[in-house]
Parts: sequence; C-alpha cells; structure tokens
Amino acid sequence: MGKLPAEGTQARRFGKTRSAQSTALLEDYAELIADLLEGEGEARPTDIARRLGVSHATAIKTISRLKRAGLATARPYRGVFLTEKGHELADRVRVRHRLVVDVLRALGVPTESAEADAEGIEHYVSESTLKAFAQFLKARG
Amino acid sequence: MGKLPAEGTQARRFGKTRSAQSTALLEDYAELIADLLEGEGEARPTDIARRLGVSHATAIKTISRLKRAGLATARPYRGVFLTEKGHELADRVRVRHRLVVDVLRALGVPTESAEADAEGIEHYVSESTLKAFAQFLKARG
DNA sequence: TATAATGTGTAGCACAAGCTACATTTTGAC
DNA sequence: GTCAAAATGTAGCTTGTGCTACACATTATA
Repeated sequence: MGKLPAEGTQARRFGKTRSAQSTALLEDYAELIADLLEGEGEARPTDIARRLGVSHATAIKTISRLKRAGLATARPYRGVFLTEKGHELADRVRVRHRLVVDVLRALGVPTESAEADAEGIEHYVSESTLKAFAQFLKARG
Repeated sequence: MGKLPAEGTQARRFGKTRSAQSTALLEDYAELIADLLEGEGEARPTDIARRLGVSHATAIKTISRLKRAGLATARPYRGVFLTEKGHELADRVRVRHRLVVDVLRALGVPTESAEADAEGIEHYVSESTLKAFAQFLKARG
C-alpha cells in the first residue's frame, strides 16, 4: 500500500479508516472459508468466488494474499484451509458481525438491511464501540 | 473498477459493499472541501492532503477523479470548488455523519470512538438504516 | 525587484482488487 | 481406460489509491 506521510490529529483518524479497508477483504474471506469448511467440509476457490460474487481468478489471487498473511494454507487443487491465526480471525469476525446485526435490529433496522449493512459496517467497529454494543444489548435484554 | 460477473443472492450483498468503497473516498473529499470552503474560504490541495493524511500528489489525483465525476471544479493554482452535485453530496454526507455519531453516542460509545468509527461506518449505512437511526433518536429524545 | 520558501502539478512506481483469456489438472461419465 | 466437462491456476490488462522525486508557478521576504 505504501509508506506513511507525516500525520496530524485528524489525519490519523482518516488514515486508520483507510488501513481498515485493506483488512476488510481478508476478514470476509476468512469468515467465508470458515463457513464453507464447517458447512461443506471443504472450501474451494470456485465456491468462494461464487459466494463473494467475483471471478475465480480474483478469488485465487486474494487467497494468495491470505497465505502471505499467514491466515490460510492451500495445496493446488486441494482446497483452502485456515491456519490457527486464520481461525481466530474468522471467529472474531463472526462474533462482531452478529453483534452489529443485533444492534441494528434492536435499533429498528429491518433484518434484510441489517444483514446487508453490517457487511460493510462491521469492518469499522472498534473494540471500544463493540464493547458498548454488547453492553447496550445486555441492558435491554 | 471492471465488469460484473454473474451474481447469486449472497453475491449481490457483497458486491454492493464493495462498490460502496469506490464512493467512500469521494464522499470524504466532498465533505472536507465543503468544510474548508466554509471555514477558510478556499480549499487548497495541500490543506486537503494534510487533513486527510495523504501526500499532496495523492490529493490532486483524487481531485481529478472528483472533477471527472462532476462533483468538483478546479483551475490550476486557484483551489478546488464543488459543483451543485458536489454540494448536494457533501450535505447528504454531513447529515449522515452526524446521525451515525449521535446514534453511536446514544448507545454509549465514547465520543472519541464514535467520531473515529463513524468515519468508516457512515459509508455503509443504507437509506433504510438511516431512517431507523433517525427514528430511534427521535423516540428517545 | 530579486530570491527564497511554499504551493502545485506531473511522472513514474507499487500494490490491491477486479476482469478476461488461455493453459493445465482433476473428476466423472461412458 | 479414455475423453469431455469442470475446476484450478497463470498471465496480462485496468482502475484506484498511495508514495517519492522532480519541475514549475506563486507568494512572501529581504
């Protein structure tokens, strides 16, 4: 992605938001691969591509990135697997996704929209916000 | 960005999330330029760059994109201005930003985190969700 | 007014994510 | 066991976003 420029106060906020984008895709992939492994027993590039709505070539390229990041392993023609680190990420992402959807629904957002919006929102929810969400849901039963 | 592949049900959800990213930056720029025009009387590339934490070259390139999208105009060495369309976008973005921050704070998120997270979240909030947010805030005074 | 400092703009590079097209491997049907 | 279909992988192109480095314009100052 590149080097960092000098940063002021507000700049840091935006910068953080930007770098979140680079991990968002990896998070989606990790979550999906975990789902496929549990549901289908295997995670094949073609299935991943179809679920994400991208070409298989794109999926394969991103899977390479996952491997480089130490999140996944893959043997040619033998499907994709998550490393320990990949599983941890997937679990964290799933918990967070559920929390975001639940909060949106609690606020009166229709389930359809809640699920759809959460897909984008979840990647930008900090630990601090996540904690507040959990507290809020607990407080209102 | 490229062509669209065949899409299934879930694929469409992710696809929408992805395309939101391409507009997110333009939204940030439009909002910031509006702020600068109102606050400083002018919006110069260097100021934009500093506020966003990017190099001035990056800012200039993105400003070109704004121009191509019909959101801004700029004369060399004379600063950046928003078109009618650009102003409308900026206004919409500001309203939305405020709403997201207010909802987060109402949920108990510390102001600092609310402001920071809203920067990323706001770009993924649909009309439907926005409406629910407004209703929620109104209901609780 | 000449010159230094600042701001602007352009060029060129890298990387991510998307695509299509083509080659190769595996699987499955006969 | 052979051969076609499906899956997988590779190569090459595009666009977006980021950077640094260098050139040019403007502004400010001595």
